[in-house]
Amino acid sequence: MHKIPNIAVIRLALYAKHLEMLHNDGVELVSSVKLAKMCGANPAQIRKDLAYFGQFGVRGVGYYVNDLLNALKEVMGTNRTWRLGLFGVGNLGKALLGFEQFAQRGFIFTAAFDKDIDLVGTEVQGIEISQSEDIKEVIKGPGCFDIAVLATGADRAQDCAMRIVEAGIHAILNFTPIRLVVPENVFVENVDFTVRLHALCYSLTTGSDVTQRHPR
Amino acid sequence: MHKIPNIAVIRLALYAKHLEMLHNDGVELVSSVKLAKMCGANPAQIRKDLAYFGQFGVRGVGYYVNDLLNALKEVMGTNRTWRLGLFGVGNLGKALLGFEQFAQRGFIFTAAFDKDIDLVGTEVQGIEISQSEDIKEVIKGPGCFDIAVLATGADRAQDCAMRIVEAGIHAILNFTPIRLVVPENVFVENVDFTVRLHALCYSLTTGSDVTQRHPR
DNA sequence: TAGATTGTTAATCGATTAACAATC
DNA sequence: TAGATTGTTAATCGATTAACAATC
Repeated sequence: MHKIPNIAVIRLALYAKHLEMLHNDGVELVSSVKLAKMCGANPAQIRKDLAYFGQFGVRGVGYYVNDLLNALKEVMGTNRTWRLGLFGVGNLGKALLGFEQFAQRGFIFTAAFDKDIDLVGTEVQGIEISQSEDIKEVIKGPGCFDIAVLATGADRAQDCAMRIVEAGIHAILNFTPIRLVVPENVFVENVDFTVRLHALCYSLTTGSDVTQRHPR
Repeated sequence: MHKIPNIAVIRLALYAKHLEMLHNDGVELVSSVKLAKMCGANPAQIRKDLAYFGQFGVRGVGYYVNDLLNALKEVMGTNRTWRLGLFGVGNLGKALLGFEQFAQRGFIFTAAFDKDIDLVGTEVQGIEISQSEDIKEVIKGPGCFDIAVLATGADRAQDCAMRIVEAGIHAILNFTPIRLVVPENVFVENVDFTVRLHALCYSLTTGSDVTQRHPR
């Protein structure tokens, strides 16, 4: 079997997003051509991407929106709720706790950590704030979570990452500018807004569009 | 001349980031091999990417950190300050206003807009909040800006985008989940945290790493 | 059946990497 | 000069798109 390109997996999430929109609009059937138009993609690419994971369509007919959506969710592992643990309840952290899109798409915060002793014990958005030193205790209870969201200051980032890894968490969404050093079996996604801004700067300066139509 | 791949431009920003770190550490000279190691890239790729824009190194010697950094900044258009205008001063908006990495890398907010009449006229992080209806007035004064940062609710996104475009702004960093419809000559970068989370979900579920080592 | 659309192979395209002459 | 490293070409690799048989 051929290797599945990472980028194809990422596109599945895009397809799922648009299928959800179709589903909400009561559309039951969609062709690769129609879906491609919505996603700004190529119909052949959609069919190819899907083919990596199975056969989800009906020849001569198209794809049943609901069936395909459920199939993709299963493939992506998003046919369940994922629990998030926030590290760093500053401006960005608070914004992330209240970020509606997370809840809408099945991501819920179950724990939050901050270094500030005055914050510890208080609640933000219904989540009690703990010290990151207590992570091992917290994940034994209702504060258990699957994915760490790192929004601390740069100085605390690597430290926190180590505690996260030691506690047995294997996935980190990293909003700090630090390139985290973690074991091989820990997945890290780096989010850097400034890189996106640089793309806009280049585009504005040169007039040549280097933005990406689609988020990654 | 060959077309420059978008991805190469994005990588320049990565190189610049690491060159800045080297510069801060007092390092004066770096080879493509050393820089590649820092960036997690391939030395041949670095040399190739640079070659799209000129010759910045010295054969047998390497690259002078400061010279290359300045050259890259000029190429990227980041050898200047860029002014940002915020739309939507909610949780996320406030977090962005206070986001240190922006200021550090030459991006400063000069204007902020919100629909909430109670907020209008007040100051957040030293920036006076206006109504987005008044954008044309605001950009005539000290609130003038180059790039719009869109952090409104989904329902206001397209509306705001149209006002932004009408006011003559040609670049939007879009934090809303809406796929904005804008004229061809307007650049849009979409930021979608949930896509990143989906990559982590897939990686955790399948054990196959589809995260990207480097932010885009 | 005729029309439509998938699944899949083959062709194209583009990006990455290796190799090496140029040259400090 | 000998060693090192760039700039650039050629080779490789992988991803995208086109084409079409399969089939509803």
